[in-house]
Amino acid sequence: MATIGDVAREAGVSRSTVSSVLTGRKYVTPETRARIEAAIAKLEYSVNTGARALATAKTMTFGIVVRFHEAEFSPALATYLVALSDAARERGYAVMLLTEADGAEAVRRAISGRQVDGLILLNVVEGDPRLEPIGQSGFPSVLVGMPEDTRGVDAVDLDFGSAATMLVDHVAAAGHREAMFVRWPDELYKGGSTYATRFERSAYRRAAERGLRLVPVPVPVGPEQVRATLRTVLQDPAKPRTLLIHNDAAVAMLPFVLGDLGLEVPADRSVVSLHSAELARLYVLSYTAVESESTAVAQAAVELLCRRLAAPDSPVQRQLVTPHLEEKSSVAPLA
Amino acid sequence: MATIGDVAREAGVSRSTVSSVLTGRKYVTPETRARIEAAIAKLEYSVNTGARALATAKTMTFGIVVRFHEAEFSPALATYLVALSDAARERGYAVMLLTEADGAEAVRRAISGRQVDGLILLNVVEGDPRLEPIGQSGFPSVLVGMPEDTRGVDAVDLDFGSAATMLVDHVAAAGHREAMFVRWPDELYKGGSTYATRFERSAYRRAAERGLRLVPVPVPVGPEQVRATLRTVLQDPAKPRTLLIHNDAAVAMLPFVLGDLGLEVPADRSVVSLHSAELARLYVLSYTAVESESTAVAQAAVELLCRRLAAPDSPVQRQLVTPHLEEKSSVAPLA
DNA sequence: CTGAAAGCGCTTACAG
DNA sequence: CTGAAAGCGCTTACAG
Repeated sequence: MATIGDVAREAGVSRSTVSSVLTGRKYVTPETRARIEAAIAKLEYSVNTGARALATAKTMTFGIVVRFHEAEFSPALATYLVALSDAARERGYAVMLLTEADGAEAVRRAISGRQVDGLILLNVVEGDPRLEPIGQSGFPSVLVGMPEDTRGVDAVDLDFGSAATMLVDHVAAAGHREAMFVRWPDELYKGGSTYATRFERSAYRRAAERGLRLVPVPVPVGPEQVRATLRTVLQDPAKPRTLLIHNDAAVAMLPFVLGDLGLEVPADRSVVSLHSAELARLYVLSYTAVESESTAVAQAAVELLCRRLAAPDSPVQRQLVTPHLEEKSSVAPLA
Repeated sequence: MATIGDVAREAGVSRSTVSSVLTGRKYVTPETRARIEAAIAKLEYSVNTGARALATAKTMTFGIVVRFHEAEFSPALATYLVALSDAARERGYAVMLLTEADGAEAVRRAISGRQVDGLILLNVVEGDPRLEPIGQSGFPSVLVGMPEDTRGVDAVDLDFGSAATMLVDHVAAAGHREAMFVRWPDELYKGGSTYATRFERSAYRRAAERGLRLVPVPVPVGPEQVRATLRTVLQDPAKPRTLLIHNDAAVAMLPFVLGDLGLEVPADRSVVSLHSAELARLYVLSYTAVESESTAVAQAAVELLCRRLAAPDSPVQRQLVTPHLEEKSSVAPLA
């Protein structure tokens, strides 16, 4: 492979001059620039990224820290990764995948190995152990997910609060006065302010404002449990016939259970939900839903990280991406 | 951050000696080694990966080339990525994500930028444009997916042939004499020998051997089309009541259509399928199936690539990972 | 067994 | 506007 020296020789200039046209940080006369560019083309030269990184102390690489095998139930993960990589490349950054089971360790190694200029932590939860080494080191990072205390690190997430508001509004506007709130298992709400809590709080607040009665239905983990729970509540005549769902597993299972029971949407039951676009595509779901905007979130994350790199001392950002409602007429108009 | 020079000074030795203990390629007396290790611990020194890469001309990084936004219907992609990253790390390699829309361009840039020692191409199909720049350069690579002509590049894939055989055997052993072969759209079989063709060929061959009549049902692309096609064939009394499925979209949709028609498995219809474990988990599918073994495939890919790096001139490998059948009693015994 | 020196391929002040 | 020199943090023959 040709080096900058080969190009310099070929063009009859010094290596510094070649470097000047490579980086574009210095004026070079059009003639010598042309000669250099011809040499580059002729030799098929391409800069050695590693050498440049060593000289500039910038790797132009971001690390994406994936949580311990979360792929288990996360059809959106691949979308996030691709979206992050695309957004990074657009800004001149490559992307490294860090999947170590011990997330905190992955972060520490990434920082000390100096392989990346910044870190993107995916799916951050309250009390996430990966925050520890980042907070300590002050390493440029961005969180995808919004814990109460971001430890002085920029963070971006879907605005779960307004997602809840939108769904409640949609149901209320159709004239419904009560709905089941099909939600995550109780444990998820214990760990402080997670996205689940934010969704829940807004849902109840808005429901109160709109005169909608919310009947909570916590759904346990596991396919059979999900199925059984849904079966039970859907057959209970005392339960509302409208479902407001914030639980991917429940949404995915719902069509099966409805099928089992011979129930139709929206004739027999009305359904609105918050779930990822990937889930909808995979399951061919046709419920009115708030999409989780993974691409927008990914782009915002990269943007925040670039901004942080450019201005290390700028104030910490907490950015919420506003979702939008996708209508699928799964709510019967009652008004 | 401490450098090797700091460590050397702290330990009272030369940088070469520190390097010797770092690389482990030279004997160092236990005493000086201990001193050096103490210095490393004290200074929290960690080798600068980039500098080492420049000196050794080895980046210890693999690039994973993802095809143009295949995430669209690929719940398995994330699993592959995580499995590849894990397998690579186990062997001392980091992993870079290359998602450029133009796959061939991504390959070219990765090679010329010297950011990676080897490339892993995901989801390779017949006539894949990414093969071109690899074949030309002879850059160490491995394909996940098995085109007829791998252009002299190592490749690994699920053994679709034996997958088909296993499914046919399973159905035939239960006494079935005919089955619908629910497959991909015809176009997919045109492009030469893809995984679909390999599956198909083996299915027919084995079916002939076992006296099973196979009725092909090509399923067009798109949720509505899939649904309509399944509806039609499931209602056609002339069609076999046994389904051998090799089409993720059809498998995913099947429970819905069966529900619509009030059909039960295995009472009314028998079903076997080839689909990814992720799909099964997402959809809570309960059909006897051959799993796509993404983790085993990922591990084999990394292994092949490492072997290639170690022995550049070793013979080209084509490795097929044998799948295994997961029983879910979705086939009614007729014998 | 340890160290001085050269080199990996770049960039960046600093002269001219 | 261009070039010579030093330096980024490592490793690796080569002496001793």
